[in-house]
Amino acid sequence: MPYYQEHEKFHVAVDSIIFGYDEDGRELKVLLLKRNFQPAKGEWSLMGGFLKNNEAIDTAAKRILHQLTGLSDVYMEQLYTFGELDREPGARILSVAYFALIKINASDLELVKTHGATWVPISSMPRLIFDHTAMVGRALKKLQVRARTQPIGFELLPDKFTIPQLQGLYEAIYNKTLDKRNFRRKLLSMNLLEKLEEKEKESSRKGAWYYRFEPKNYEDLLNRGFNFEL
Amino acid sequence: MPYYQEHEKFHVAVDSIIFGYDEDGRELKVLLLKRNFQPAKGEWSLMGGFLKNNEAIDTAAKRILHQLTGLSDVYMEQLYTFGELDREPGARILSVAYFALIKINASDLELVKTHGATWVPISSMPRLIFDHTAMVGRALKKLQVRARTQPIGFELLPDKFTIPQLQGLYEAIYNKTLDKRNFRRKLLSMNLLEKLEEKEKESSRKGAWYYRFEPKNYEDLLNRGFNFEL
DNA sequence: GATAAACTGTGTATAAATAACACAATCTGT
DNA sequence: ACAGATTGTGTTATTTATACACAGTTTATC
Repeated sequence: MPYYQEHEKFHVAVDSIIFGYDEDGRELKVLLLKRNFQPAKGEWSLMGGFLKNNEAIDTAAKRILHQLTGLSDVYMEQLYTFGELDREPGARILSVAYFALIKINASDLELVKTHGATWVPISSMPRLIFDHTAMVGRALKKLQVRARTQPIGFELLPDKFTIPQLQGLYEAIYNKTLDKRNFRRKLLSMNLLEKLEEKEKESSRKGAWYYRFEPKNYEDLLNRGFNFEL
Repeated sequence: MPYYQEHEKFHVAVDSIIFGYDEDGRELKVLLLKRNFQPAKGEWSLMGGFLKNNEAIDTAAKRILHQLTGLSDVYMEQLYTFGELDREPGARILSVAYFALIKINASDLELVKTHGATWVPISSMPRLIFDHTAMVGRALKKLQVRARTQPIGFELLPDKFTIPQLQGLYEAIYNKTLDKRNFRRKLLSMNLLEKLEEKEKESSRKGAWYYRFEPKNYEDLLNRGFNFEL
């Protein structure tokens, strides 16, 4: 018998904190769903599922996200593994939490609705089951750290976006207002954005220029020792 | 049958990257052990063990650390959960990795030796089994981030230490030399240290004043919105 | 057709943090 | 007494962060 067989085995869930940004409401949102099974049926929870024997944990996280949103190729990062004895009543289940950043409009909104899922502003989250509230709190903190030091904000916006939109996103993530002159200067000084010859005219009379993030520029800069910071 | 019973279960290991600082050699070290069982018998690995049914993951990590070092009340933090399919040959085992910071001299060196464990400088690590090398790499990165923004360096030094010692530690963590005037000024400006009326005379003729970290000061400052940074 | 309203976009001055740098002080072993 | 090794101190220049006010553009409205 192999050396490890004598030890106990565990159910392993994968739960995802799925962040999206609502450009109109300028709000950071989380995708939550109402559980349609016991325990805690009818209560709000994160999207989750169980790890399978033939898949890596990352793979499981992607599978579960795809089930709910129809999306692949999404920014996802492992957050933390929750393993308290009493985290789920009446069962010993470990949960590996991931957080994901998606563009709300790119997701399959019908599919989302089918699962009974809803985009909820983080500022007005309902109570969540088990330790899911703690998971969201931890995810938000990590998102704040990541947003400051890596160009991941773009994952939450459409491919072309305006600088006021990007600033609104950062304000939502940090939950504080930023000076637009300083924000713009610092951002543009990094040479990560390409200005397009097109204006966004929905949200202002004057219109704001569209920009596009250039991953290639970012790679080049990284190789030269550049450190992103916003 | 409960809803989760239909899903597969997994062996869950807990592996720890145990950092220590060698004041004499001014080196950051990791505690490694030679496996005395299959697979990979005789090769170097991290300290690890299996999660038990009746314990939280954090508890398991502490238990395993205690087994090897005799220490409790140690700075430990969950690092990452490794769950690739092929991370361990011929077995599907998840590993929740932790990293720990300990004062080498406070540990039970006999106990460590009994387990066949050795303190190895991170600059000259041997090849480790499985994905343990990747674990150490990730732990080192996290340690560098933590050391910059939280006063955890003190976890690696005796209760009383000199400023040159502390600087040596930071130089070992960041793997670069620091300016002693700037280091000292910034450090002391935080008001986290209490100067003792005693000098360390081993490493210099002149002798260096001992200091002590004051956790209470740190708490107070935190409450006033203070941000540690070194 | 003037103007009010709402948002975009720009420049400058001040304060704070960081980085660079050189020499005197102390002690002990020879 | 002096050589050697390490601790300890101050100033200046550079960079980065913060604070702040007004003009430009368009359209709906009177």
